[in-house]
Amino acid sequence: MTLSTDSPLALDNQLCFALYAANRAVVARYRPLLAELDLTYPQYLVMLVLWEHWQQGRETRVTDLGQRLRLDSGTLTPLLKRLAERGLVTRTRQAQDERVVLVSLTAAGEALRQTAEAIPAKLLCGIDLAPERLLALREELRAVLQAIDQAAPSD
Amino acid sequence: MTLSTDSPLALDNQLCFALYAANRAVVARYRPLLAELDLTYPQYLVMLVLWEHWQQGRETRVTDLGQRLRLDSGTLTPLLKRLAERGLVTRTRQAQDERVVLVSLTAAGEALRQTAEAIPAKLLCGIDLAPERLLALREELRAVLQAIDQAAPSD
DNA sequence: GATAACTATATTGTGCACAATATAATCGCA
DNA sequence: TGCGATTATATTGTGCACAATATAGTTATC
Repeated sequence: MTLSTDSPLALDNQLCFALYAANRAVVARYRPLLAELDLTYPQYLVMLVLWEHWQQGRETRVTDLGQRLRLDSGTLTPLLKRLAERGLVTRTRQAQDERVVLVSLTAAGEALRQTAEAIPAKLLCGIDLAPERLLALREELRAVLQAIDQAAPSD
Repeated sequence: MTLSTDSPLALDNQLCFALYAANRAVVARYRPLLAELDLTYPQYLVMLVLWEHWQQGRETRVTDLGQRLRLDSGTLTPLLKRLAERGLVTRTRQAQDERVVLVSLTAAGEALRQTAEAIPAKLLCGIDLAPERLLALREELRAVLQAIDQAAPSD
């Protein structure tokens, strides 16, 4: 099996479409699990970062979220507002620098972590694949991401 | 390196977020290339399927597109209407079965294929990674997709 | 201490994804 | 033939992603 088949466009389809399709398939597997928490997948990712920071005793700036998740304010601002409406987070301007918005977990947001703990295991149960394959996939994904970042770090 | 770290949520983050982030990074690499064709990434995927069918001398049903790309009509209908507005495709009801919409390429849509041929090579140029790594990634992605389909074929 | 450059977030608009529902056409079968 | 079930597509509504732009706040330079 080589990288070039009869058509460059057919190849392209297989390689990059595989990434696109696999991502959507995994997100689709998460959906019913996250529905129990009333979270969307991007909201879940944001909560993961917040929980991580929270354990280290600190709130999170919107910029930190953006860098970690590679999302911009156009995505994060409305998402965070929805989380705030639901009472999972609070958004406050930093006193020293009013440009900075600090996102903190409410008690409800912190408590949701306990429920979320069960999700990764449930997800892996639904994917009948050896852990080695999943590790291999993760490593390849990291390599691609790194290669792209090196080619265009400022993207 | 194992699948379980200090926190199940941190693990989860690493594995599935890698898929999410890598996909968006690759799509971002496509964006400037596709901008030259005035296509979005999903539109490009649709065109790939249409070009493939067209070479085999046949038009494409919306259902075929949906099955191949794993997208539903809520995504495809407006996307195809935009492609039709741009004069790249035509949408016609099948005479024998008026429920079916057949998507055909116009001359312009067919001609765009020539320009698109250059894209896969340009994209790989921008990713400094050995072809073996890309092949490995593709295989892992296929394995995951297959594993998910087996667990829930009717998703 | 005015002001130009910069930074952080917000807003607006477009285009996916997808759930839920609607509509219309076709098929199965008594 | 009639009519319930099925199939194919369309519509509506919500929530990302992201480009482009705006705005407010901060820093640097003079």
